[in-house]
Order: sequence, then C-alpha cells, then structure tokens
Amino acid sequence: MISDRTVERLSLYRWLLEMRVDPGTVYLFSHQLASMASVSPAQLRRDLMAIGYSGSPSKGYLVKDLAGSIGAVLDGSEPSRVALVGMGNLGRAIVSFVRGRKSQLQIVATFDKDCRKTGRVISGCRCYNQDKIEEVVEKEKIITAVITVPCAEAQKVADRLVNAGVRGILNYAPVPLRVPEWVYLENRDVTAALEKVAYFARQEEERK
Amino acid sequence: MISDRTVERLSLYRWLLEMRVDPGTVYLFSHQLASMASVSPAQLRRDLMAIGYSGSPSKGYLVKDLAGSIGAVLDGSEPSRVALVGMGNLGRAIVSFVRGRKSQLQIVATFDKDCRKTGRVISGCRCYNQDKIEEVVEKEKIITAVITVPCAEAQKVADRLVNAGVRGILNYAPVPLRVPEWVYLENRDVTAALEKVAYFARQEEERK
DNA sequence: AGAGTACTGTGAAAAAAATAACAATACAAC
DNA sequence: GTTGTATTGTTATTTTTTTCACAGTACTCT
Repeated sequence: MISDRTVERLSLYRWLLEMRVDPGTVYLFSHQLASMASVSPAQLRRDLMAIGYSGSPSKGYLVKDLAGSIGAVLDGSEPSRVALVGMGNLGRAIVSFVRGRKSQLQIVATFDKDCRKTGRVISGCRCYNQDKIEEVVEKEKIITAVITVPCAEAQKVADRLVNAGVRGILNYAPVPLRVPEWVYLENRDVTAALEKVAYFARQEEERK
Repeated sequence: MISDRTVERLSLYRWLLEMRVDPGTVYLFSHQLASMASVSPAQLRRDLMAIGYSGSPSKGYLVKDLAGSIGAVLDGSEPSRVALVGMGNLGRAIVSFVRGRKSQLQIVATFDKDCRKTGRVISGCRCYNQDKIEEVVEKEKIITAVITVPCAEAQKVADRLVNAGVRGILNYAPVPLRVPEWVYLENRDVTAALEKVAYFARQEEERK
C-alpha cells in the first residue's frame, strides 16, 4: 500500500512531467525533477520505488515512460468518475479547475439544493437536484465525491454519498465529517489552513 | 516551536469548542473532544501540552478557557491581516468563507487583474488592481496572503508578495511555487487532492 | 476519613517518514 | 580496453509523529 504522502507527491511529479518539462527533454535525472517538485532527490527515488519504476543510472528517467507509470498506478484502468455536491462559488471553481486540467478525473455529476441551478448544465456538467444523489451515484457507479455545501448540510450529504456507494470524499465544508472507517476522507478546511499559514507567517516575522 | 500538524489540529479543537459544544457545557474530557475531532485522546493531550494548557484530572478541560488558550497561541496579540490575490470563483468563495466564520482572520485587501472587478467592493472587501500589491501590502503591514490566480501568474504574484513583506502564503494555484526558505508556504492543489482521494477510493473499492 | 475511580500529564515505546549512505551500474574520455 | 564519473536502487540511520502506559491527582461514595 502506497502512503498518503507519496501518492500526493506522485501526482505532483506527473503533472510536472506532463506540463512543466520541455517536450524536447527525453530523459531527466532525479535531482532535476526533485528540484522542480521542491523535494530531495532521495525522497523522489524512494517515491518511485513505491511504484516499482526504474530509471537508468546513466541517463536518468525516461520522461514519457515515468509519467505513464505514475498514471498506471494513480489512475487505474479507467478514468475516475467523480460527483460534486454544492454548486456555490467553490463548487463551480472546482468543476472548472478539474475540467481545465488534462487528467483522468471526470466530474460526471454535480448536485445542488437550489432549484435555479439544478437541471441545467453548469461549467459543462449536468447539475441534478440533491434528492437524486443516491439514484445518480449508484447508476453512474461513482465512488469518489467532493463536498462543497455549507457546514450544516455536510454530514447529511456525506451520509447519503456513503450510502450510495462512495468510497472516497474530499470535504471542503469546515466541519469534521464522520464516515465509516472504510471510506477515505480528506478534509480541506480553508479557514483552518489560513489560520495555520497566518500562525507560521507570524513566527517567521518574529524570528526576523 | 509547535509542529505543523499540531497547529492544524489546534485550530480544529478551537472551532469545535466554540461552535460545536453546547453552550451549557462547562467542562469537557479529552476523550470527548478527541472524539469530536476524530483523533485519539492521547493525541489531543499531547497537542495541548504543546501550548502548555492544563486541565483538571477530575473535571477535564474548561471549555471557554481552553478555547481562549488556543487562541492566545494561534492568533497572537492582534487579528491576522490577510491579502488575497485572484478574485475568480475560488477567491470569492474563500473571502466569503472567512468572513462568515467568526475568527481572528481578516481579509483586508483583495487583488485582481481584471478591471471590471477592481476598485469595487466584492463580498464586503475592497478589491485593488494587481499593480497595487506592493503598495497596499506594505502600507497595511500584511504578512499573510492567499493566491487564487491562474497557474501562469502564480509565481509572479508570489514573488511580488514576498517582496512586499509577506511571510506566509496559502497557494491554490496548481503549481509548486518557489519562495525563500523564510516564507511559509502551504500548497492546496485541488486536482492533486482529488487524484489522491480517487486513488484511495479505488483501493477501498477493490479491497471490499 | 479512607478506598475507589477516572481522569490528566508525561516519559517511554513504537511506528512512520525523511534523509543519508553506498554498492551496483552504465556510460564517457582517453 | 581501462579508468573515472555520475547516477540509480536500496539498505541503514535519523528524525518526526503517534501511541502506549502509568504515576499522580482530585473528586465521589461509603
């Protein structure tokens, strides 16, 4: 099993390989890619060990090949089908983010409570009424979801998603959700992140 | 120096104490608060050790007092003044998130490139033209910033912020920024997070 | 008042993550 | 060809983070 941290870095490496490496560059050494990713070369090599990828001691890593190998691990056999609940500013931002980025992620359904938004296509994606969560998630065999609803609704939405078969949730609502231990949960509370950054910014300012 | 992880959890504990604990509850045991935060009681106690807070072995922690002690560490002596660059969907979402939440964080200035948005007040916050970053950040003595501009501009914006005196950056652009080692940087790439969640969701699905 | 209970604070242990170190390897220069 | 060099894959070490375990403590019950 690949660790949480490693998966995150692998995702970054791939993005760098696909988007930030000059198309003419065929090979890359660990220290070059590591520097782009702001990690140590040893860390990078260890991460690649986790996916069993091998480079050449003299030439380094074959850019296209490595990107492909990371993809084989991260993406699985077919594109990941994702649902997003809560089409406020944040939800819409995420939908267009993901669409704009070449990746194996597909947001195939979005949900909202507000009838003015539902039934229409927003940011190129069908928006259903929140009542339809179970129905659509089951039918579309979705196992990954993003929650961007207000705090008060988040737990209820999470329960319904889990019930419908979702196995991984990315939660932007600032409330720690309760999910069964077999559901992977990632909380991305904006305020908490900002409080942390503000704290360390102050530390740096004081040290100066 | 308090660790990264601990600061994040402290922020969560405080939020739970202020928002999720019944106002009639005066005392709370470590296992109660730990359960709300989905951490182990030992973890919680150790985190509180970091801020030097002590509870009573028989009664537990005094809710108001603990919230105050966490605040004293996290917030410092005065509210943290924050700048946000990039008033797209994501930027606006964050501004209203932070405003809506009772906290010591104040987004005192926002910036955008687009003239239709600048010079006006959006989500209750003055929006300046991006040219004014140095001027405003210096004048307002801002040391914390959020970046929500498109990928291509992110590094340039970061450089200008750092130049103007910023010591902590919360970056939502999906590109790993380069900053001096004395600037605290937190990357919150949405796509990377989603790829990670999709990966672990698939793992859970397969294990089933 | 004394025994029992359930908690805290913290040192010790374990687990996890990052870093360093180095043998093995493939190429380049001569 | 041989020597030298720079890199990889992987083991060993260090550091960080989390969990365990328990002495110490304040309260309750009898």
